[in-house]
Amino acid sequence: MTDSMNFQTKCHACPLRQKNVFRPFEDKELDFVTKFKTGELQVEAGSTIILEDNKTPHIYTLLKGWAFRHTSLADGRRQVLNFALPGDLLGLQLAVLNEMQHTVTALTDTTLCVFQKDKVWSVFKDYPGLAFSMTWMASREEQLIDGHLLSVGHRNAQERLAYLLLHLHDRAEIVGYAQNQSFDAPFTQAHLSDALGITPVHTNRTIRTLQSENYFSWKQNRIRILDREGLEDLAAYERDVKTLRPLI
Amino acid sequence: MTDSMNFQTKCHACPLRQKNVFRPFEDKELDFVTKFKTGELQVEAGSTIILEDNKTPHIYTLLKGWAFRHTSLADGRRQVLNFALPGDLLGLQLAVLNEMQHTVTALTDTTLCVFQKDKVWSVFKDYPGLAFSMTWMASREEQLIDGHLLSVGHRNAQERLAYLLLHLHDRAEIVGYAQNQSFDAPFTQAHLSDALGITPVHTNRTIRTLQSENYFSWKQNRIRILDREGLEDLAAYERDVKTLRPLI
DNA sequence: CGTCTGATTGAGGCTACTCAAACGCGGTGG
DNA sequence: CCACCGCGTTTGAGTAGCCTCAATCAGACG
Repeated sequence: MTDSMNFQTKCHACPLRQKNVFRPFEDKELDFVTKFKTGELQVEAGSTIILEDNKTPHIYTLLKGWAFRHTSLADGRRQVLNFALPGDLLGLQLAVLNEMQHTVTALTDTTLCVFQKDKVWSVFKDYPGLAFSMTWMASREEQLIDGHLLSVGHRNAQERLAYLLLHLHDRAEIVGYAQNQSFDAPFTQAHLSDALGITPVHTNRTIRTLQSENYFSWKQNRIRILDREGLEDLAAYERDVKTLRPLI
Repeated sequence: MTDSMNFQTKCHACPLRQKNVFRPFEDKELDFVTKFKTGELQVEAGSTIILEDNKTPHIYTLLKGWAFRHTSLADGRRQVLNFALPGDLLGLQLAVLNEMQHTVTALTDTTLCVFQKDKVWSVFKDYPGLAFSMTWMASREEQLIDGHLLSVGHRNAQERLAYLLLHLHDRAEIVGYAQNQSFDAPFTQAHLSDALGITPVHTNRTIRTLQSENYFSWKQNRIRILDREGLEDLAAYERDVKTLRPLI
C-alpha cells in the first residue's frame, strides 16, 4: 500500500483543481482532504464501482474517466439515472443514508479517490466548508436528475436525445473532456437507450434521423455537436450558467 | 408580526417530533433551530410557495399539508417531480446552489416553518448534526427522484400508477396522513398525469382499469389501497425500510 | 339554473414497441 | 490470410400502447 501511495495523486496537485472549475480550497481543508483520502482505485471499463445494496465502507470521487449510475426493475429493465464525470462524488447516499439504491459502473477505465465513509461525520464536525461542498454536490445531482425526469416524462424521442446530447457535451466540456463541440463517447446506443427510456431500436432510428438532418455526428466513438442551436430548439434546452463547483 | 409569533408553533413542541419518525435532537440543536426559524407561513391550496428562478431569502420546512415540486418545458408541458409532505425541506437548492430550477406549489392549505437561507452557513459552521440532517434530506430526496425516473423511464402506465399510489400511501403513512390503507388525496388526476408522464386521458383510463380490477378505490378524495400485494407485483415495488429521518 | 372545473368515454391516429434478420467490424484462431 | 465469431448497429414489417381531438358527464358554487 505504501507503494501505491507513491503513485497516488496528491490532493495538493489534484489535476481537477488545475482546471478552473472548482472553488478555491483553504489550506487546512486541503490538508484534511489529503488525510481523508485513503487511497486511489483503478477500475476498468465495464466493472462495477459500487453495487446496489452492497455496503462498502468507501465513497469515491471520480478523478478520471466516465461512469454511470443505474437501477433496474426486477425483470431487468434498466434505467440509467445519470452519467458521472471527473469531480463527481459517488456513493454519498451510502455515507448519508447507509443504503445505496443504485449501482455505479465504469464506462471507461477510471481512477477514483477513495474515502472512508465513516469519516464523513468528521467532515461535518470539523470542516463545515467541505460539508457544505458535499451538500452542494448532492443538490446539484438532484437538480440534474430533475432535468432528466422532465425529459423522460415529457419530451418525445428526438427531444430527449437532443437534450441528452447537449447535457453530456456541456458536462464533458466543463471538465475538459470536450474540444471543438465534440467529445469521446464511451457509451453504446444501449446506454443512451436506457437513459432515455426508449428501446434500443427506436433510439437507433432517432439517432439516425438527427444525424441525417445534420444535428450532430457520431463517428469512431466521437460525438460532435453540429447544430447546437437546432438541438437547443428541439430540446428547449438552456445551458446552465457555469458556477464554480466545490470539490471533495 | 409579533402577533403572529404568538401563534407560532414552538420548535420544542413541534408536532412532527411527537410522531416517532424523526431522530432525537440535542437540546442545543433545538434551541438553535428555534432561533433559526424566523416565522411561520400559511399558504393556501393552489398558491406558489417557491417560484422557479425567483430568489427569495427563505427556505421552508413543510409543517402541515401537501405540496408538490414541478418544472415545465417552454411550451407548457409540466412535470411533477415529487410530492412534499410534512417534514420535507423546500428550497434547499436555493440555499445551496443559489438557484431554483423548479417551482413548489401548495396542494392543500399548508403551514410552513420559515428559515433565512443565509443562515444555512451558520448551520454548517456550528451545528454539524443539523447540517448532516440537511444533507440527509437532500440525499433522500434524490433517492426518491431516482425511483421516479426509473418508473417514468421504464414502467408502463399501469405499473407507474401502481408505483405512485404505493409511494404516496407509504409516505403519507409515515407522517400520520394515512389510516387503514387509505389517505386523503389532495390532487387531481391531472397532477398524477404530470407526475407519471402520461396524458390525463390515458391516466384516467388507467385509473379506471385498476379500480375496476379492485386494486384500489378513489372516492370523495380518498384513496384506499385494496390489493397491496397486487399493486406491489404490478409495480415491482418494495417498501422502504423505515429509517428515522432527521428534521430541521 | 348557468358556469366552471375535473372526470369520463369514444374514435381514430401516430409514436414507439416487438420480433426478426442482416450488417459491419474488430478480434481470434486455424 | 481468411473464416468465424461476437457485439453493437442498422433496417424492415407489423402491432400496440398511448396520444389527440372532441364531446359528454358529474359535482361544486354563486
